[in-house]
Amino acid sequence: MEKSDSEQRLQSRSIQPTAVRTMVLDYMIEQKAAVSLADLEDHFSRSDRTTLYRTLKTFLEHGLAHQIHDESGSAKYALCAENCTCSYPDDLHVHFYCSSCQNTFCFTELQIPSFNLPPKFQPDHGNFVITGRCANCAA
Amino acid sequence: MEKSDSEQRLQSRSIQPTAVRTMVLDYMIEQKAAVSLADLEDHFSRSDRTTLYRTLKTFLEHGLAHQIHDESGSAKYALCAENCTCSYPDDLHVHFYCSSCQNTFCFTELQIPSFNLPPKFQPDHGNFVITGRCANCAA
DNA sequence: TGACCTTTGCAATAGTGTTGCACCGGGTTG
DNA sequence: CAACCCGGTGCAACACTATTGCAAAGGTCA
Ligand SMILES: [Mn+2]
Ligand SMILES: [Mn+2]
Ligand SMILES: [Zn+2]
Ligand SMILES: [Zn+2]
Repeated sequence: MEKSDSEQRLQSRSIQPTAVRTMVLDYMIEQKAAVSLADLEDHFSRSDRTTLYRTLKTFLEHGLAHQIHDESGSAKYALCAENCTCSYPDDLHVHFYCSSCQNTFCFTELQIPSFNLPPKFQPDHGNFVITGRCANCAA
Repeated sequence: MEKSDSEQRLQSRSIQPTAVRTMVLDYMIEQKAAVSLADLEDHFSRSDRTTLYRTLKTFLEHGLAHQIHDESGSAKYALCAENCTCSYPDDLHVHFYCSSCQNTFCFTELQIPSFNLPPKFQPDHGNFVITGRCANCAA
């Protein structure tokens, strides 16, 4: 049997491609906006909340996805690019949170610049979110 | 009786200077790091949780403080500059969250640049946090 | 088959954010 | 003065998110 693209993508990050993980990855690939745990709960009602939670955690730990903290109160998750390590200042981009439709988007083209931090501050990664109205919700 | 600096600061933002509000503002002025609601609860144990919550909310609504969403899971609050409106791209700066001591700092000198957003996206404000180790916690 | 490890499901809990309502004190008005 | 109004505060309850412990299920391999 052939391995699906998503199975290979999981294995490339050293994640065992279980049924749940493959389904969640497939789902995230389809989405235009970052997903929340609640989104996964809604969409995979047959799977347990905890399993989905730990699936996302696994994705984070293996660098398959990154976490976004917007104003919605719940963390969002989006897939990383192939060789992404989510480290500052490379591999980090701006996000956009629409306060109207509550969607959060990755603007992967918009790399964040390298800021001139005070001495001795050691950056590791970052979270950059612009809030406003998305193209769909714009008045 | 003379009005204290903090009372004037409250009134300049059209906030009625009550005892709790003045105390909280004084406390925030002293802090080097942004404060959380839990911080206020710890420090003002005689005041009710809800009152402190609503105090912060009032500060936000009147532009006296801004809210920062870092990886700690709880929102942080820091005072705004005199004429700050917290609007993108002006009046927005970078923050630093130390994953070791859990403190979040305002780097008011580090203004964020104006990003070239896709068409029709209407920015309003933003949340910019770099995570790492602060000067105190650096190895 | 049986030991072993990983994944999943279920239950419970912690933590944060939020709201409704009642009370209180100060100021206003009749 | 009394009736009233109103913003601020306290208390309780609740919603939602995040997290953990433990046991059952499933897969791998000697
Ligand atoms: Mn992203
Ligand atoms: Mn700040
Ligand atoms: Zn929108
Ligand atoms: Zn630190």
